Amino acid sequence: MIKPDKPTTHAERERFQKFIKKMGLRLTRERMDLLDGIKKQTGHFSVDELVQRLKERRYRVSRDTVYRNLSLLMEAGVLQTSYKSGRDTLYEVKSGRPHHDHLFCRHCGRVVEFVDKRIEKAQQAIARKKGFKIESHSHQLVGVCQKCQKTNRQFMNR
Amino acid sequence: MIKPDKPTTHAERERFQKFIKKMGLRLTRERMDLLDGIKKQTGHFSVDELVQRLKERRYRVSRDTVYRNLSLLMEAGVLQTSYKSGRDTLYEVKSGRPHHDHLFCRHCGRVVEFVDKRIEKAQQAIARKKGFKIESHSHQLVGVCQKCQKTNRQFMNR
DNA sequence: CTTCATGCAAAAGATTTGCAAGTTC
DNA sequence: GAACTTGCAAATCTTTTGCATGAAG
Repeated sequence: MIKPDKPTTHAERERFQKFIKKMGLRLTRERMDLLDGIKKQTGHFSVDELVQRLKERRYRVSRDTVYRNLSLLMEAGVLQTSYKSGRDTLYEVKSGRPHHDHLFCRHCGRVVEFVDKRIEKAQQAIARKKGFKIESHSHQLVGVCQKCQKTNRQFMNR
Repeated sequence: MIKPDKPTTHAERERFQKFIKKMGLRLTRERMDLLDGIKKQTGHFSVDELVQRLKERRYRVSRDTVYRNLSLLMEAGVLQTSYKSGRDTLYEVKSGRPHHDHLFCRHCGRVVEFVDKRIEKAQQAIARKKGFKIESHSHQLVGVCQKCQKTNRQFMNR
């Protein structure tokens, strides 16, 4: 289920560097490490998980630097918010693959991805009507999955 | 712009009490105060704001109790998550009024609500297909509003 | 050599938990 | 009376910030 490494291409690097320059920011080893390291990620991850994964792959970037560069990475189109899960926000690599939204089982925590053209289109229409320029979106349906519906459902107050 | 108080009806109280019983939980003054106090709220609010508002209206419920009863209130259909804003989660009274989703300007923080029948329908279809029983959803479009697009847009790293 | 970025440690802010005392059933 | 709730204070966990040092332009 793990996809092979998809290392940063030359073009991607260049685009990121140009973006940094355009923003009047500085080109640092850490920022390039972030780009390279993140590009190799798959699936959803929290900042903490990302730092762990980067550490395993010998990219040396502190958690603080990740936090401080989050919005840069998102503006540059490298990362995007996936969804918010309990305490922390999950991110994912922004790739060419179509947006996917999430069905979340609040019982077992299972996450199912979905894509729906009608929804994507409707979103565009709404943004246009309201004058917004959309940069990202998050769309989650929260409920109970089939398996958990069958299981005896018990309410937990704490 | 402030709507008149919409006090808890007898039927609502009874339904909530039955729900508590069904869950094998206890009927406490605090829980009833929460129901009554929350029913008078309008708009979006964080737990902190809710506690403030309850305090102003002389409902005596501690913040801890609000937190501990959040999921009860949501399962009982009294409250629902509105959207996550920066650090905290915003809630709103679950009423008969149609779901509304949000356009969020990441520049000025402005929130615009929208409702779209096509989206609502598509969601239902997806849930059905995946076997989920949907209890709530959150749908946010993040971008830049018209006003902020005109303003000189500056990227902030910190 | 000036300004920005990093890492560390400490702070901040939201939510959760341990515990003793008070309530509900 | 046993089990559940509450409020308080302390703990947790994520994210942010202050500061001194180091790197980029």
